[in-house]
Order: sequence, then structure tokens, then C-alpha cells
Amino acid sequence: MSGTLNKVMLIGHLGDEVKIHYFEGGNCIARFPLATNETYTNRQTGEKVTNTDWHNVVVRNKAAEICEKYLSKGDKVYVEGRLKNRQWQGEDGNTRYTTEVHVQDFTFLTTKKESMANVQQMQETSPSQEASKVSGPVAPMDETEEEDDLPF
Amino acid sequence: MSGTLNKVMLIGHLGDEVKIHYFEGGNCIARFPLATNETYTNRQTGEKVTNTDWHNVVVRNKAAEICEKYLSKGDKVYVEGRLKNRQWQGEDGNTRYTTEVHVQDFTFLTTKKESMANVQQMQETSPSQEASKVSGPVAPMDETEEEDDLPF
Amino acid sequence: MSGTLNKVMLIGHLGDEVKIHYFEGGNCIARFPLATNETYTNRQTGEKVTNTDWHNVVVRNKAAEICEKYLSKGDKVYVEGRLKNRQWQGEDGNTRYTTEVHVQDFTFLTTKKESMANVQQMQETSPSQEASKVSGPVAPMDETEEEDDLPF
Amino acid sequence: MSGTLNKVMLIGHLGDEVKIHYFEGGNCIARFPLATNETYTNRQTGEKVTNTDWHNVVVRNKAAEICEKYLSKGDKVYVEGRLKNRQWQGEDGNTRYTTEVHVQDFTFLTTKKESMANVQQMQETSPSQEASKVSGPVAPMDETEEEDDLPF
DNA sequence: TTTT
DNA sequence: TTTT
Repeated sequence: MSGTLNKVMLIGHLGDEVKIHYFEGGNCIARFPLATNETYTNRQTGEKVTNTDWHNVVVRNKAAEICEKYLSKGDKVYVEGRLKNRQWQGEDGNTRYTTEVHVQDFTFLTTKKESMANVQQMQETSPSQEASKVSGPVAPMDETEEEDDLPF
Repeated sequence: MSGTLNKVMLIGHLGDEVKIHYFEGGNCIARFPLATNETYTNRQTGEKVTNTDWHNVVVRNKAAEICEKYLSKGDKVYVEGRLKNRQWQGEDGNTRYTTEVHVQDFTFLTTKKESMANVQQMQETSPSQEASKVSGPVAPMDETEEEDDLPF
Repeated sequence: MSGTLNKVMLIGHLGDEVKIHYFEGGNCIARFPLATNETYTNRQTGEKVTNTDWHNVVVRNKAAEICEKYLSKGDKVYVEGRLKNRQWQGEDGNTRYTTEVHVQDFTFLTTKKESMANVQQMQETSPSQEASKVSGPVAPMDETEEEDDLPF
Repeated sequence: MSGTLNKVMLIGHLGDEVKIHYFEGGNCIARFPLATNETYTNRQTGEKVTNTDWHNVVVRNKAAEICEKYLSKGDKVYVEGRLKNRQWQGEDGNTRYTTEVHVQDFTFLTTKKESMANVQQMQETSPSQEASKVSGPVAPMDETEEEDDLPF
């Protein structure tokens, strides 16, 4: 259902290290701040202005572990996902709202270690996918493999 | 400059009427809430869950006036723009943060009045553009008109 | 791997019915032409010009069957996918190239039958996903169900 | 008008140098091939497969000149634009079709010369824009400057 | 070949 | 607060 679209695409730099948190049962979530910039010239003064926007990026499970392993503060990354509003209780008892970018796909744009070569362009995987992937003899990294030759 | 990307694309329904505010000098800004839905089936219980995300959409100047004129509560619209964090002072004196979607392009997806036929697929125009458009004998609606003089 | 991005997003109308083709083994592929329009005003003559672009849309497997079942000529649809070049042998023996849009996600924008309510916003599913969906007692429609066990 | 969307977003590497062509009247067009990759693991054989897609990128006028000046074979770039079908006459007299990506926005992702720092994240400008920009005391590079202080 |  |  729905007929709606909720899509965010960012290229930016990590403002801090990736923080990962594990839940009971093995799920995990990683978070990091991502900075994007816009630059424009003030028409009155003629001076160049750079403005930074910070985005709360959230990644889950296998993708979270990959980000935690390979991304560092300052790295450039492309992330694609959806906007999600999260509300939480402030210390003063009031409800606060935060907008997060929940990642569905990403690509590292800083090339550092050759070891990370084969983990890029990761897609968020659901638990069912991961299960089947781990159990299979050859675990495909994403969903782009040709499905024609697949035995199910 | 920058080498970064900050892009949001939404298809959703207006949760309320468009509110427009005029500034001295003639600039204006319009705001409306936009709802997107995600639907999934809870694997434990088997029940279908619909979750709604609300987005603070912000439109400026000419585009704002078109939205205010043609969009109503419940209408479906495609908007494209960038994420922008705005901070404001709460009543308790604390700084609060809101994430907004600043619209650069949009398309109406609810077709109601034939009069709106020629205002769709509006692109945000910079002041310089608008100036030249108004002054010219024929005001192009977007940036694609330049191809007229090119032989392909 | 790769550090590249290949993304297409279209909202358009089907120019013809969906044609589906089944392979041995049960895989299938569906194709349909999708029209997008641009409109601009010729600056010389002042006349309004509408230009149509046609896109070769390709969908696979379960998503293909849903499109074939619910989409008809003239319907409006949002599709998201990747550009893919396909080459084929012309009758004259020369190699020809066609660019296709291979769909990863889509949303119906024409609302016709209530029966299609629960098939929209389909994501291309990998074989492993499909397997788990069909075999499981509760078939998740997309990848968002994993959040059930997470406390936020 | 239109209610349609035609959007392409690519991150890839230039497969060749930028070729620019000037028309009478000062307009110009630049072209270059852009490569994107997808990588997947063949589940039968277990071998990793990389597939490259080539895109015909087309840029116009000021943006074309910037690309010609700062982009070289092998550079990584983000381009955003629309799909456009062009037909031409083959040597055998038959009509051939080519799909091009007409760029509306781009960002260099290879950082080479500091001199290019202030030309990135360029947006395609229509002739009217360029005219007004050049004539103004301070020419904004794109449309993101704050419009609040503008006299209309 | 679509749609407004 | 929207929509299906």
C-alpha cells in the first residue's frame, strides 16, 4: 500500500565516529552525524557563505556493522534512505522530535583500505534475507545478481 | 563548491492547508505538513501496520504562491528539495531543532482544476531568474527553453 | 563494491499494456513503455511546446507479475531503478544498443481497484526473500518489518 | 504542466575526456561517457562479477565549460539530470536511438586542483539566468542563496 | 504509444 | 493532520 515516496540521498562527511549499539537477539543499530554543505554568495555584501546541515544517520544490522568497521570521522559517504521522525522524552518531561535518515543503501566515497573494496554499495537486508544468505554456500552481497539462474 | 549532496524526494498527502507568510519587500514563504506512509506486516503477530511520517515542507516566493493557490489539505504532491535544520527558541528558553524540507521542485499529483494545468512541475526560481523572466516578452516556465536554438 | 551510483526515478504514464515473458524455472520479466513529458515555452515564438520521452521499463519476477496484473495502458506510476544498456543483433547483423530502466521499486499512482491496495510500494525482492515470504507463516511485504524487535 | 518526473542520478568515472562543441551565438554542449559499476556474486559458480554500464552524459553552456575545464578521464563525478532520447540517421539510412543523460546539476567528487573549489555543485543555468547573473554586481553561482533579502 |  |  501507500502510493507515497519517502527518499533521501546524501553525500557528506562524517562529523564523528560511528556509534554502534547491540540489542539482545543480535540486532544492532549504528548512528553517525553526516554534514552536507551549501555555498552561496550573499548578494548584498558579495561575501561567500557556507552553510552546513547535519543529518542524523541511522543504519541497522549487517550494514551497521560494515559502517562501524570501515567508516571514520571525516570520511565521505553516499547514503540513501528514508526520513523518519522519532520522538523522545526530554529531561524536562516534554516530548522532543528528531528527524533521522534511516539508511537503505550506501556507498563509501573515501577509498582507504583495499579490504573494504568488497563491502561497498551495501543494501539494507532484512533478517529473512540475512538468514538465507548466511546459510547458503555463496552469500550474495546484494540483490543485484541476476535472478535468472537461481534455484528457487 | 562542496562536493556534497542534500536531496529529498517525497510523494505524500497534505495534512493541512498551505499557510503562507509575506515578508516586507514582497518575499514570502509557504509551509505545509506532508504525510508519507510505510506499511509492513509484523512478523510476530501477522498484523499489518501502517506508519506515518510527517514532513515540514517549506516553499518560497513564486512557488509558494502557486502552492497556496492550488494545493489543499488531502492533495497528493511530489516535492523535491533539501533537508534544512532550523533552530528556534522554545518557550522554556531552550534551543529546539526542527528539520524542514526546502522545496526546489514539485509536481501536483492530484488533478483538480484545469486552471492549474500550466503551473505544474514548477522549479524554484532564483531572484535573478525571476527578474529576467518578468522583464522578457515571453516568460519561460523552466530552464528547458534554452534548447530552442540548438540544432539537435 | 564500486563507489558508484546508478539511479533513475520516473513518474509517467504507460504507453501500452505490460508484456510479460516467463522463463523456464519460473522466473519472468515484464516490460512496458513509460512516457514522461517536459513542457516549455519557445522563447522565439512564444508557443508552448510539449516533448515526450519514452522509457523502456523492465521489471522482474514477483514485481513483474504485480505490474502485469494491476497496471494498464494510460496508468500513472512511479518507478525507481537503474539504467542498463542492452545490446542486441539487428536484422542487418549490426549491433544495436538499447537503454532500459530496470525497476527496483515502484508505486502505483493511479488508483483503480481496491484489490491492489496491498500490493503497492513493492520492492524488487531477491529470490531468498521471496522464498521466505512464500514459505513463512507471515509474509512481510518489505524489509521494514525487522524493526519490530527493536525498542524504538 | 505535466505531473511527470524524469530524474537520473549517477556517480561514476569518466571513460574519456570531455568533448565540447560551440554553436554560433555562443551556446555550447559538452559530452562525456560515464561508467557505473554493479558487482554481484554468481551463486552457481561463486565468482564475483563486475558489470559496467556506460552513460552518455550531456552538459550545456556554462556548466559545459566548467566540465570541460575541470574534468578529466578517470575523474569521479556526481551528475543529476534527465533521460532524453535522441534519434539520428545511421549510415545505412535507418533511424537509430540513443539515450542521453542531460545534466541539470553536478558535483565533482575527485578533488584535484584547489582552483576548482568554487565551481562545484553547479546547476544548469538557462540563458536568461546567465544574462542576469553576468549583469549583476555579484553573480550567484547557484540558486541557493538566501532569497530573504531580495527586493520582490 | 501515455497524460494534461 | 493526510491517504488507501
